[in-house]
Amino acid sequence: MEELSKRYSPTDIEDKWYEHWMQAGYFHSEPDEREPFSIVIPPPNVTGQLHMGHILNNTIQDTLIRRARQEGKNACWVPGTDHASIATEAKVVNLLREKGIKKSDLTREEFLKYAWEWKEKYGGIILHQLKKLGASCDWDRTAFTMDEVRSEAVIDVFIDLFNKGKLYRGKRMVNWDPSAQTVLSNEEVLYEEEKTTLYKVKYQIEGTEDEWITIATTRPETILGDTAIAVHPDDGRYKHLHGKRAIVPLINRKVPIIVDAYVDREFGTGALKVTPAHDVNDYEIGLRHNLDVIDVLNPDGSMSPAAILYVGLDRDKARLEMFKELTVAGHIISTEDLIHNVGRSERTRVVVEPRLSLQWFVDMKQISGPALDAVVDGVIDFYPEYLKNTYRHWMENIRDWCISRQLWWGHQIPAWYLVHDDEEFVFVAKTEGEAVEQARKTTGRLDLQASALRRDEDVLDTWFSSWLWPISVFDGWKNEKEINYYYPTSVLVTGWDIIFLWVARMIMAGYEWKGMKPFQSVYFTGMVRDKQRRKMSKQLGNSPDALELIEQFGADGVRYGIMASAPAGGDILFDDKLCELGRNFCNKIWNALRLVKSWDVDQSLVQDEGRKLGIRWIKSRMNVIDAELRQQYVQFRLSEGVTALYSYVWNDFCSIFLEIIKPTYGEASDAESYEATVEVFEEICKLLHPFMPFITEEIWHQLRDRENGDDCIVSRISDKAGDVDPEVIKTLDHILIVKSSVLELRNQYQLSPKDTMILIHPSEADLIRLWNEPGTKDILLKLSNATADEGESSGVPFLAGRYQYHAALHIEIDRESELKRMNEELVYYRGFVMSVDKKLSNEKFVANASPDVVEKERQKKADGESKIDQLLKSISQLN
RNA sequence: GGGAGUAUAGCUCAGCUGGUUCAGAGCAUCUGCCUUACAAGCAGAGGGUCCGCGGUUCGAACCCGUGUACUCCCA
Repeated sequence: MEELSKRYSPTDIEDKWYEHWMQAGYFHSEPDEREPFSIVIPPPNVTGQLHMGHILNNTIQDTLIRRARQEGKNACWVPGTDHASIATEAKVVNLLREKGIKKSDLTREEFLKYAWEWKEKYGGIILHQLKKLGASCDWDRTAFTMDEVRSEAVIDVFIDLFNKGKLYRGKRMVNWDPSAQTVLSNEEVLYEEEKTTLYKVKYQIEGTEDEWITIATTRPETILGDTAIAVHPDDGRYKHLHGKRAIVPLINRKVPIIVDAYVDREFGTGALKVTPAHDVNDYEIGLRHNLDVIDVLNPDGSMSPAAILYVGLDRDKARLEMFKELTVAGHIISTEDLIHNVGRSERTRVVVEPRLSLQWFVDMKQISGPALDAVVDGVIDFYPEYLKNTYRHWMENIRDWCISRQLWWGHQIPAWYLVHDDEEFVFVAKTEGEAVEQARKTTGRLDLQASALRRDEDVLDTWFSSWLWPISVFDGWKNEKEINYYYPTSVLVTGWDIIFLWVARMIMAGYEWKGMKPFQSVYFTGMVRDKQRRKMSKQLGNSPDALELIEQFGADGVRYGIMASAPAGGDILFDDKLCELGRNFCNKIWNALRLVKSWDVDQSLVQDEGRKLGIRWIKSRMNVIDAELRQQYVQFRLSEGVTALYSYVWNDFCSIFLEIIKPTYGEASDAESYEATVEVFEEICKLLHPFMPFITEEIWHQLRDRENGDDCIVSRISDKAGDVDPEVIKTLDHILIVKSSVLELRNQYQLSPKDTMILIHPSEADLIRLWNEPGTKDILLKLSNATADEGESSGVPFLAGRYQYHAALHIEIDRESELKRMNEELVYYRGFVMSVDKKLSNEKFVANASPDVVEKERQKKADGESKIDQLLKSISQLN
């Protein structure tokens, strides 16, 4: 037999088995007659690197997939990445800048060539990292939102929505990211309270010498785009100014003072400067009052020629300049600090600029209905359930989805424009040829050429590809066999932070194109945070390097660490310590293996009763855990599940069972006990495998010589948990209590565990019966390192459960402290019995409570009374 | 402004159907052990106003009301 090292070292083992699984093709799935169990990965960005969030989310998915595989289902976990328009384009632009190339110097085609090169080189990194974690994805199915199949789906879907009138092009206020120079959807804007300055600025009233109106603003630079001042109709302070005009400082533009109920009289001065081009609410006011729209900003956030002043200067600098000049001109009344919500781009973190522009929108109200019902009616299950409310609220107040992005990396919008007879026509088509056809038909100009058409420059929002993911990864518009088999998928595992960005939209897409939910359940994970509850982020540098962690603690250790502390929806306060637990657990299992493997087997030995009983017990306990675990999986309570296994392995199996079964030093094991031990160990491997795949596979093979294909990953879990013998469990429960009491006694008298103790044969009838049950005494004596002796009830009496035992010690006992302890116990149990008595003598309790509850109370009383008797006896013996 | 959630040991959290598997786990702390698989280990111990108040109930950590504190989402 080869020597096993004293410590479990994961590195070689992990690579070896991953390789083995891949070669055996265990991860690959094809439709067949088995029940499918499918998961689509929430596609990480091609720009991504494995972080703690991925580890959490993919460990959960892998656990579910591996479990399903062992249950005999056809498990299929589809991996892939998304193209992440904004993030990737930014990366490529930066890379080019380093090479001295400006994006603006390149054609679209040239730029895309660079982008694809970048994607080929770096885009797969995160998927390789997932392998280190043990992810059993069907890599043959790896998909990408911009590959051929997925791209075609995106374009088809756009055309379909357009033809159904569920998609439109319109001029709207959108969220503009001046850094990425693109539109963002509402969901890509993060609002946070920030400290800014509120400036109070006075505008002179037209035609007066010294009459002014003072407004409050946080953005003085937009004063240059003001086209009105608004006041509340009922605000007495300004009634005399209704209908007059104010003069915009520095540029002397005359703007009307208008009356609008939108104005908040409490905020600032109660007078609002109206800049329709740069604020959503101002824009609405502008529409109501027919105001001019003066856009004073360029797309990059610098001042535009329309601003007249500071043209070309960045908006932040312009603000300071504006303040300076206004001060000099005497227009500043005051400045004060203000905490208010500022929207920033999720990707670039710059302040988002509201901007009026022509964009493509999805008319969400037309497609949200079935998706809302599905979740509200429980057709799709959410874990945790309370997120249903969040979902419902968002869906009921849904707003149209702006899907144009002013970028090149992505799916170019399949729309062509033609100006004909001063009218703009829009043609949505799959190819330029088709667009030309449409144009010819519409205009009647049969000679019309493609060059007359202008294709929309923009690409589609990345989520416009992602929302199709559960359909598109199975080529769901073309490959009926695949989609019919795998769809709807079984479960989606993702963070609650993208419930709107992704989950809700996938559900909508599912109903829109497949008439069916995309998944049965959604398991929302929490966010991984650091010990101080801060979100993990690159900027803070508080995120550990995922690969280093795996290196340090082993993939199984990391998986255990993250899983053991990850209830659905709950945040995880990540700490290396968690992984250390996992690593230690691996080590524990490893050493259990070393112990078992160190035993010689002697066929001639007869199994003793203690071991027989121990085996019956550990198998019953196994079945208890097995049943529990099944329940946990159904409810996605994976952290409870893995914790239960941990406790079973560590306490029941290692601390108790192995101690029972272990041959006396220098002796061999009987064959039956050895076989049973291996069987239980195998069962542990099976149940633990989904959580900790590598070590379980290794042990699986260490336990026996296996035929080809007999691997833990494909071991079958029985359809239901085995039977439990409650009597055996009760017996061992008692033995363990006695054992604990003995050890406590040892501790109290500072006896070394090596010193053998003598337990006096009990004289009480119940106890004698228990002692005479086959095996009981063997186990008790072995676990307590004690021998038994006939004799009087002499020595130190101690209580174990409701029974009194005596131990003979070879040393003087401390009579005083024993008596004190016993008297304390006596007081406690008398109080206990009294309280139970009170309950039992309450007629209403006896009448209303269920019979078994009453019976339990009676039992409690009997136990208590018996303890009191025992204590009294012991006390008198000591006296 | 609208909505959701949380409050249990020093820390992180379980506690599912109201009742002895109800006050629990892990970590941390303290004590004693290099006991022959494991010091990444073993054996013990201490530690609680179950956020406050009120109610329902024979019975409340659990249900209801209310107050407080914190977190998050939406606008």
